[in-house]
Amino acid sequence: MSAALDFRVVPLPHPALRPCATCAVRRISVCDAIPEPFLARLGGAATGGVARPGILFIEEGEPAADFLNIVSGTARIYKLLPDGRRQITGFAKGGDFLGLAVSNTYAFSAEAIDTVRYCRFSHSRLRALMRDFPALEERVLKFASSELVAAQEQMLLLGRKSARERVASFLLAQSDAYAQRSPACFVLPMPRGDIADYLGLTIETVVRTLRKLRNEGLIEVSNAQDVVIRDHMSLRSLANGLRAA
Amino acid sequence: MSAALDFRVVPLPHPALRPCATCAVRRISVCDAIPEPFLARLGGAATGGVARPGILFIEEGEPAADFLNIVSGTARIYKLLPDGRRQITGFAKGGDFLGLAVSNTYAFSAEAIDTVRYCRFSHSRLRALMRDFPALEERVLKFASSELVAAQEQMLLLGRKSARERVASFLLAQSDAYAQRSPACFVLPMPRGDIADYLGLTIETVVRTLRKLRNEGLIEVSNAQDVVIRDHMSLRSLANGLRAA
DNA sequence: CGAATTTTTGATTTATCTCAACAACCGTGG
DNA sequence: CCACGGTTGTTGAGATAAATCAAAAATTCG
Repeated sequence: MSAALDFRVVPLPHPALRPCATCAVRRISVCDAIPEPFLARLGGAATGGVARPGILFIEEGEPAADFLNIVSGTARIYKLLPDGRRQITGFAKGGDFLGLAVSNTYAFSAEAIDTVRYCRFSHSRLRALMRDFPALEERVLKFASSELVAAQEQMLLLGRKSARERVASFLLAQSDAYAQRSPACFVLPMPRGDIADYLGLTIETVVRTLRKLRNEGLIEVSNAQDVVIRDHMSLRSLANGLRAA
Repeated sequence: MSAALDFRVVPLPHPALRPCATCAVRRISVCDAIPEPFLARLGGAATGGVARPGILFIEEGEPAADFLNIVSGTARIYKLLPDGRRQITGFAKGGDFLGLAVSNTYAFSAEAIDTVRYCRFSHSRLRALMRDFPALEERVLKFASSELVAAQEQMLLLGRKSARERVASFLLAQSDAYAQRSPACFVLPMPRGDIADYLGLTIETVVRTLRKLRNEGLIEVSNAQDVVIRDHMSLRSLANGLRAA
């Protein structure tokens, strides 16, 4: 259903209105490989887009024509089984690069959780940029490598960790990604169903496990979004499968 | 324990004795990106090695100094939890490329299942080659992308498929990789414990599931290694989670 | 051949799922 | 502002797929 892809996905008027020079995520994204003087060319190769919450902006099985760079917001990256079972393979946020494929169709779907802003590069345009700026290809390879390492870690979690260990691992990863202060306190932008589908659990098990960790004083969860990590040490050893937690 | 790494891993005498020109996996590996006239340079950048069955030749956490290209044999790629739980993230075989890392330590271990022959490239040497032959970097990126797609598929398996669906998926993947004839018949080079740790199951569950598939006439398993797929259709729909199987 | 390992089978337990109900939250419109 | 319907989150009781425990059979290898 390509229709779903386009609905409420508003292309921004003109590249010039989104200058790469002032892009908030340029320095942490693959675009950092393009030297300042060539930013105009980079911007010219991209099309900006916005996906409102809930909107599917990449669909598994569709022709993979573009690479995407997330500018802001958070998206769920997932695969489905025919009967609707869903595995979320990751959450993409500002600075992330999407669309690496082997075949010429996307291997995953991407859906906006909150409002997602992105830049879209056609394969041919990005390939041309990579030819002219080898540092860009190197940067993309670095990104792919880190995704691969993260994927292996997630396979360990899905294949061998208990529900408690999975939730602890997830909270720590979120904390590392978002929390600045100590004690680490942060927001979960995704609903419980997303956490469950990311950790290979059910919603109920995620909720029960969070409650238990709260009762044990390892974390605080006032409302559904806000989390405070109270005992980082214990949570860490739990996440790593050390019994002494 | 670096000692374990070196034990029985015999470096081949001289690069000239392993000419890339006659390498059986050159055309299917990243090395295919290097034009014929430059094969001597490629060979000069590599060190050959052999790992006998059971030998650890990459260890998680050790400094990631080299990339490896598998020439022949099969290796288990895995991660461990402190208490010994193991997740095999993949099986590397001839033509595969190992060692992509973000940090400067390996994120996984690699152990020979049967005798594994490989070529070892230091990071600096391969980086120099990629600089001089952009097609090589492109090839490595392609490989990383396909690994990433495979990893996402495996996350779906580990997070959302039943034991039956996992075993069916595994058999089909093995069949696609090895079997030529129809009805597909092939050999499982790895023991049951490896299959279990790859699929996030126990040995007993793998065995019981194979028996059940055999009793239902979907496959034949005479001894522990040899498998024949009798009903490819049913196995495929089982693997994809379609209830009609 | 005999010890060690791997594979297979059976009996039982358990972590997690399923099902069911209720509570909290959210945006909408009266 | 508040009532409303729909979504998301939480809790409990019971079901179950897969794990664990135990032991026998088959295979490998010195």
